[in-house]
Amino acid sequence: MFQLLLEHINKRVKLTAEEFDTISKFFILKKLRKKQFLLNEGEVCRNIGFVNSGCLRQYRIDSKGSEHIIQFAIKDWWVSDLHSFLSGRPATDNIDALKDTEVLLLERSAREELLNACPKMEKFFRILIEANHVATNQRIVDSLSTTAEERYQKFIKTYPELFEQIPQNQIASYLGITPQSLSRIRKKLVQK
Amino acid sequence: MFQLLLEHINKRVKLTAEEFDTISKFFILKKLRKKQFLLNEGEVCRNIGFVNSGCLRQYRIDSKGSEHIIQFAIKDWWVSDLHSFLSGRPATDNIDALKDTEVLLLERSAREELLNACPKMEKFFRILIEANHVATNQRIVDSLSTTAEERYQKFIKTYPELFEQIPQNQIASYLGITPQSLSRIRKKLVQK
DNA sequence: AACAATAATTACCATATGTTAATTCTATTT
DNA sequence: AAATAGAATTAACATATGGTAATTATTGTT
Repeated sequence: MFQLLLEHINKRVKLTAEEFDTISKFFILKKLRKKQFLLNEGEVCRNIGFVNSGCLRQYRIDSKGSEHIIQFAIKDWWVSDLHSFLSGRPATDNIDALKDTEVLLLERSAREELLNACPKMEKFFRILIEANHVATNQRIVDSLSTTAEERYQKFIKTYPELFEQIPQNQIASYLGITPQSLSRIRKKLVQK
Repeated sequence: MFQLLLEHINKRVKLTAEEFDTISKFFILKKLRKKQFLLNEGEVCRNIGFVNSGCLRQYRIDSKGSEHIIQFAIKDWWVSDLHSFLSGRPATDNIDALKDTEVLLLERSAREELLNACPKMEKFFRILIEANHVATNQRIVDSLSTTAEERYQKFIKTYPELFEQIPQNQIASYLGITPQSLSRIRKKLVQK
């Protein structure tokens, strides 16, 4: 149950046998059915989640009422409204399951304890936030500088596992275009 | 010379008189002429800078060779290729001055020392990175969900001081459109 | 003041994406 | 298996933005 998580961490910061034992104690398994919510906007986000299986999406409703997917999360990824989690302020994002999903949750207080019990994890979380920061900046540049077709192709290349698992209309939302536009783009790509 | 910086920090984490004295010791003043570079892509970014006066821009060259402005920085703002600074990897971004500018630089090692001398600054930097993270996420959603006209109006509203100081073609680059498109948008807005 | 460089504007046409609406395909529930 | 809901596709038209090129305005330099 904790194997994937422990390997995931161990890839980034080398763990001792002891630490392996310790870490898993702080996580709680949660099973979500398809369409079930892990977080609703307005609530405070009380945990960060490591995805064991299934798939989640994190999205935000804009002022015109349409959804925009900030991020997907499948096996071996983390998910959270980081801002809300760190600041304790109400979340701006929603998180729900695109299919039946298992997440390992780390609550705010558990995270504090974990950091005390295993200071190495400080480094791990820094790496995590850093990676997020880099990816986000790149995504801004992409969204400003490339066509939807290019973004789609890059998406497939960068996240082949997501492409396999996620409905096209959700991918369209992530890319910032309508499902119709994406369909048109797909058609064009097949013809090439 | 350090007044703006100290007030800036004090607004976020309350400082003692001692700390006021300590902090400024770790910063180095650098004056930049218009068009001078603070960072070139490929170099490692060795510092983060607090802008005392003037204006900088941080930008990246995409695969087609065109510039995209990631961020502006005027008085009371910070500037750095954070990823490069924290990881020690080569910078992807360039930073140069849009006008004569004064920055207070904090080097990697100086920052470590500062954090030892004044642990409160840990919190300050966390706040800084957090704010950056939130703004970046919002910018993604905006770039995916709004028209250039809306982004322009939001820009003016959110950053009136930037709008005053920065040439339209630079703002266009920040918004992800051509100067011609922005000009068209401006014309339309005047007519309304 | 004259000149050169840079920035802003305008116009024309091409293209990407949105909007609306209908149709087909696929998955889910009963 | 039938019924229903959800997803993907297609088409016709509207609109926003890009590309190219020329013109005017502004700023900086000698």
